[in-house]
Amino acid sequence: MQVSKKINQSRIQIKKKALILNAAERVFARYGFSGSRLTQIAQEAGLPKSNILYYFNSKENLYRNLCQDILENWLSAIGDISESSEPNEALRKYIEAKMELSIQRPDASRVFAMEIISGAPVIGDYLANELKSWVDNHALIFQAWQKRGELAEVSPHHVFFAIWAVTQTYADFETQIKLVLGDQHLGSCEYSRAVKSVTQIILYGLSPR
Amino acid sequence: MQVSKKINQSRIQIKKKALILNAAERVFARYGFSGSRLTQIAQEAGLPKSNILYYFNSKENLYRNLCQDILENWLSAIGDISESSEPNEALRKYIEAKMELSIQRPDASRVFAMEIISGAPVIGDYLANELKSWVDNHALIFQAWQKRGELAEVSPHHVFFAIWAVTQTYADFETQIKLVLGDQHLGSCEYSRAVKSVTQIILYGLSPR
DNA sequence: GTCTATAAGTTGATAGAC
DNA sequence: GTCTATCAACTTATAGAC
Repeated sequence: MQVSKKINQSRIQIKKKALILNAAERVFARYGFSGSRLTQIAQEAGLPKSNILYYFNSKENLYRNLCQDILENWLSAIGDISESSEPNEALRKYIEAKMELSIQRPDASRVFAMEIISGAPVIGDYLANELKSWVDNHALIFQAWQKRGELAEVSPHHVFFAIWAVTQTYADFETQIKLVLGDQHLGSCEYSRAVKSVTQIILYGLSPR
Repeated sequence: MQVSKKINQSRIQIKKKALILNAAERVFARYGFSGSRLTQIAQEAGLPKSNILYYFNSKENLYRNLCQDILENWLSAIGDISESSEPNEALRKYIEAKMELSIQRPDASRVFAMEIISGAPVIGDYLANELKSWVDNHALIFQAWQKRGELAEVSPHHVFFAIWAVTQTYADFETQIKLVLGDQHLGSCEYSRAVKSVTQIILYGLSPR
């Protein structure tokens, strides 16, 4: 997926586009691409349906723009992991950043979850190229840590799958978590307990033995 | 959600229903309830569309039957966890059983993932009652283990959220995992590495310190 | 830029022949 | 029980008035 240059757009265009993208995120997050209806997105945005097609030409184009928007936000929010840093501190920061994203913008996580479950027709290229490279590179860092005895001997790629899973579950499966906990709304208290539990399990699970 | 009694059904009815449910599982797993089309399920089953409506009356009823079918299969496959058993062994068995389900019937896991992301309109009752009770009861077992110093001091409920997340990710996000690993099809070798990594991280993450 | 009207196609569901 | 034909409603998208 390419990063588009947003050229020649007036302030009002950008503002309306953002409004529509925001509504689209809520709807696509719940029903996926083919399950979502433009009518519903229009209602959510408080605009007539044709207005949405005026700004985004087609449902698919709106969806692609949303995926791009989410991706850019994620890439800017997630810091890197460097070999020179201490594994425990680097991983803690990475996990906390991922948890923050899940909690602050859960619908974005859900849009991606739906997209991947549907076979990643739009973000597949990004996963196979940029994300794969990122993980491959960080796997080398993990191996360096492991050689120095600073990290448990676990397959590095699967470490990332585990971290993504436990952090994103608080966004994607929020409904289930709320129902099982019996809470109507996960308060900040429960969220900090979640962050604590996740970092505790993963960091201790990865510490050398 | 109630468990239905399947009474008064001929062998051929049961067989055809199973055929349709099988096709429905593949389609609903990919597109969720509102994103799936009866036409596609019919094609997948190799039957005319009206045949599906003859056996299941409506799209929603077919979906509810599928959810029930999956739930019964899961409940029968997952063994219980007893306080008297050793935590490490009990958790290992539970994790391995969950991984086995993710690997053997990934579409079932995806149907549930989509359902929960969509706000669990059908299985919400089950989550709030049966599943909540199950987790609450097992949280007591965890607390007993923790008092005996056999388990790390982690919030029991969140332990289950973590285990569900890391095991189900191999079904729900299989597309992403394949693309990041660069494998077209996850061989049994990669799967055993996945099982090993998951049990290693979780079990060590939960061992007392 | 915005909105109404409507085209062109697809959807879930039903009626009725066999 | 099975299948074809078809309906009414709904879908995305466009045309054109303002």
